[in-house]
Amino acid sequence: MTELNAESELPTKTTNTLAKNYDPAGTEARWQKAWEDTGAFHPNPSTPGEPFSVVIPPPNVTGSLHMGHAFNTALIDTIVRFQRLKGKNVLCLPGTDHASIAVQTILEKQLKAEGTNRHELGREDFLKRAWKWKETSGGEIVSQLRSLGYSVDWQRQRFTLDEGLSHAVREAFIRLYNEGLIYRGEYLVNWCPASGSAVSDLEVEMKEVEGFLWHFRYPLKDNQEVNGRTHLEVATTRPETLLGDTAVAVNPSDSRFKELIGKTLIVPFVDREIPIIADEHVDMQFGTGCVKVTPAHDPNDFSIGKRNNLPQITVMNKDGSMNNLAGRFEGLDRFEARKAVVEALEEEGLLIEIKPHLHTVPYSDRGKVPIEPLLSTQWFVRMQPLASKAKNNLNNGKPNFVPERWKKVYQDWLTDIRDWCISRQLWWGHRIPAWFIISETKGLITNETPHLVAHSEEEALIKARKLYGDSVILKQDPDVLDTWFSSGLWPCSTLGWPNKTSEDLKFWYPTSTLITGFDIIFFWVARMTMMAGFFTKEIPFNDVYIHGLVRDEQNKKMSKSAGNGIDPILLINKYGADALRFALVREVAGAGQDIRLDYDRKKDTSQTVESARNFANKLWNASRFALLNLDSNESYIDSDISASKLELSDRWILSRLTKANQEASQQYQGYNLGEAAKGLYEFAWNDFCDWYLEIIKRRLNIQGSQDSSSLEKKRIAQKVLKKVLTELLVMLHPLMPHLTEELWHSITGKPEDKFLALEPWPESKDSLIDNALEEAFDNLIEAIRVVRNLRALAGLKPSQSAPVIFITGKKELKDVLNTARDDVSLLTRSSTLEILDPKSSAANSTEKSLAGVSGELQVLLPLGDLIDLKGLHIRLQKDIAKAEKDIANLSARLNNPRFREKAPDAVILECKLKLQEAETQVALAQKRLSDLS
RNA sequence: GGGCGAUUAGCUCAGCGGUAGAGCGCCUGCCUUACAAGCAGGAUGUCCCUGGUUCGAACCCUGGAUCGCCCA
Repeated sequence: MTELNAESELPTKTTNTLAKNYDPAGTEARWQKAWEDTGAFHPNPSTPGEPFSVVIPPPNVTGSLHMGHAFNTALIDTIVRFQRLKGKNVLCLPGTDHASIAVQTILEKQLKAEGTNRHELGREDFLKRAWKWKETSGGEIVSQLRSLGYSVDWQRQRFTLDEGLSHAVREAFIRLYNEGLIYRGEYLVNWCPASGSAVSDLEVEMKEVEGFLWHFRYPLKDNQEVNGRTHLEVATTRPETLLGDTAVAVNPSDSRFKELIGKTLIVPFVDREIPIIADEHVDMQFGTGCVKVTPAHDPNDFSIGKRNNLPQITVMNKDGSMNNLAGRFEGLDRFEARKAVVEALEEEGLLIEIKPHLHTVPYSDRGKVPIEPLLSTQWFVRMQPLASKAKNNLNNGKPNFVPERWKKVYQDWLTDIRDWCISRQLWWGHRIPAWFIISETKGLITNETPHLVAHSEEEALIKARKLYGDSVILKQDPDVLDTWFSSGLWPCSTLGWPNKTSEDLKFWYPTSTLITGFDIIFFWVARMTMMAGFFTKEIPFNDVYIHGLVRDEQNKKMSKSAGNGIDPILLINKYGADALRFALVREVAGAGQDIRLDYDRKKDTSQTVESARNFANKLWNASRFALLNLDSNESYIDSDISASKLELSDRWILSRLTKANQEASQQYQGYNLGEAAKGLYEFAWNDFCDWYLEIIKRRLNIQGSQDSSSLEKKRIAQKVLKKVLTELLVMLHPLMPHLTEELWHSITGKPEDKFLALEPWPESKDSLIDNALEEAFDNLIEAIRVVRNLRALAGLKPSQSAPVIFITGKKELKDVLNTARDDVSLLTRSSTLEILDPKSSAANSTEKSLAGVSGELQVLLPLGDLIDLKGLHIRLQKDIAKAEKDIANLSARLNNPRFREKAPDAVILECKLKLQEAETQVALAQKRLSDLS
């Protein structure tokens, strides 16, 4: 078969027609697969381009996609795709974290349902089961992320418990330990009775609750009486803790109690003798001025205890029940014990009163139960030295916060930093690489048992034998590390650290930017800068782009527990991933703000997303229009576009396109993603579709006799059309990747294995910008609007044509109307179109006309008897009223001598011009009115 | 107690010294051969209050109100 035959089989117009409406489902899945199958986003350090890298904040492996992820993903992917178009060698690295507590909670629930528990199962089998769970049910979120069109490198996907990352965690622990930055000690920690583990300060949420303040008596020993007192009155919100009290404190300068300091009180029920002590920190105004001190169960009391050498008596077990030191309350849950203690106090006549009391109670973030401060031995990271390094870097602008105000939040937290409790009494996670030499303490792990750290049991054994002899018996610490400990290493561990020869690490570290919500500044941003920063001596990212949270209609943060989440998958199925992405990004114009997504929970619809879907469809149809009007066997190379042959509208759209390009580029670059989206939306819909496409229809729709001049004009329009549309698709690609990829292939006819995603960003030539021309074009648009407005006023049907007369003395206006005469004629549906000078006799005819005025342009529709005189009167009077209001305003300003004296010349000149225009307008309109009567 | 943010059209939000904007919604007319998920036209505001700075304030500064968040 010859080439000629092959060609002759092609239809003359195009082979590539599009459906009437865009259907995202098939399109999106197809490109996601194509991108992934061809490794389009699997970069190589040795390929050209400056490095640009982002590690995604690892979502929790137990999670499913919620709107927060969708939002974060939309922002990250927009940035990353933009940088790729700009020619950077981009790595975007995905992964998940292992979420110790969350996973363990899920599994323990399962075990409970089966009538067993993890201790019966044993550590090894429990972990086997956990891994199995992870392989089958975990990571659902990862596949959901794909449905957003995330341009990450799936081949480099990481999990915090992977061998490589686990090695990094051990290495980090050992180094910090050896530098004296990790220590083990007995302190008061935040104990979560629900998960049976210590948690860090950050995992505690303070909640304001309606509680009570119980007032009761502490009798003096031996029924003593001092200054007429036989007892002290104390107030507490947690009566059950009195069983662990080891003192009552008063302020040393409180005259009420001076004489009592040093005397002895009896703790009811347990009959313990405790002293009355003086401590500066007691607030004389609060409660009774006497404070019961429970060093083992309250952080403030803990410090009072330390200052005054008080014993620490723990009266609770780790499950929140009372222990054997609680006397007759032993075995009761802490809240049952509270009731019982109050009842007992009452029985003994010690209870004085109960007052309702609003106070804050610490809750466990994960466990959703009140935290119990508990004395226990844990591992801690000494944060001060790490934080001060991070602060020094911050002074050198590292990292750079966007928006800048978050810098202070970060800085303040580093300043007030406290040591970080990193051990968790859990099994799922990185086991602490420390071994106890239990042979030194009779086979038990106590606070006195010596320990050492190592990468493995073998290594530990070798070390231990050297120190304690060959008969040592070791036992590894049973606890695991806080999940966030591994997250702190994420930016470097995922790239290969501690292997310093890793090509990825060398090329892409430090990463370019971290994109995350403000709720995670301390968890990730700070811990990453401190930890990754400590080990690599470099702050792990140049920029930190902090975004807001997605809120519901009630302005509440969306969360699973609040039950107010919106499932992004539902919205994707309904409107498409591109629509959801575009909606989310467009809403974030003011960077760092929360976004509120409207949502109809009954119908699962969102107007915001729907309007983004409509935009997608608009682009689809603009492309459909282009395909119907481009010959498929023409390439329309834009270098063929000869400037001299461009029409006014061509030069206008090219000027607008160039500006849209430059603005979008700048906005994307500066993290003003919402602005980029809005700007492109406006350009695409208003400039390109509403005006340019309408205008070129005249040139494209030539039929019948096709002389060479009209064919030439058509070709020019086709070339410009193709250029503008193609470049628009590239610029919108970061926001709507699937749709643009699809349309780009249709328009350019590029093979399936070429991707828009990997194209270069369109070049912009300043020479194409023509401000004077844009202004002239605006006047044209305004003139057309006035005509349309008058036609609507006259009640003319869109299909009905009517004569139009423009009258103006302004030369530029006359010129542009003449130049674009054919276009104006078409867009105003005029049967005849005249452009007259105000002095001409035709312009002063008194024929009944509809008249409108805009600036120095007068528009007449000589419709004779068709005219609705009343409507015309109203219209003209409205014009006059508006212009007169302007005149009043403007002349007031101009008549103010101080204004003329101080305002810049340009402003004054503008005022004068506007005044002149408004006066002309009033004169013209009044003349029309008098003509009518 | 300390700090941050918000308050502009019915709703969601831009604008941050030169006469108030967008999208959605609303009203009127149109199935005009790309698009009714569309086209054309239209209406809509004490820019939270209060002083002050300025020729000029939605925008800058005082003080206050309301809502939301963070840290103690």
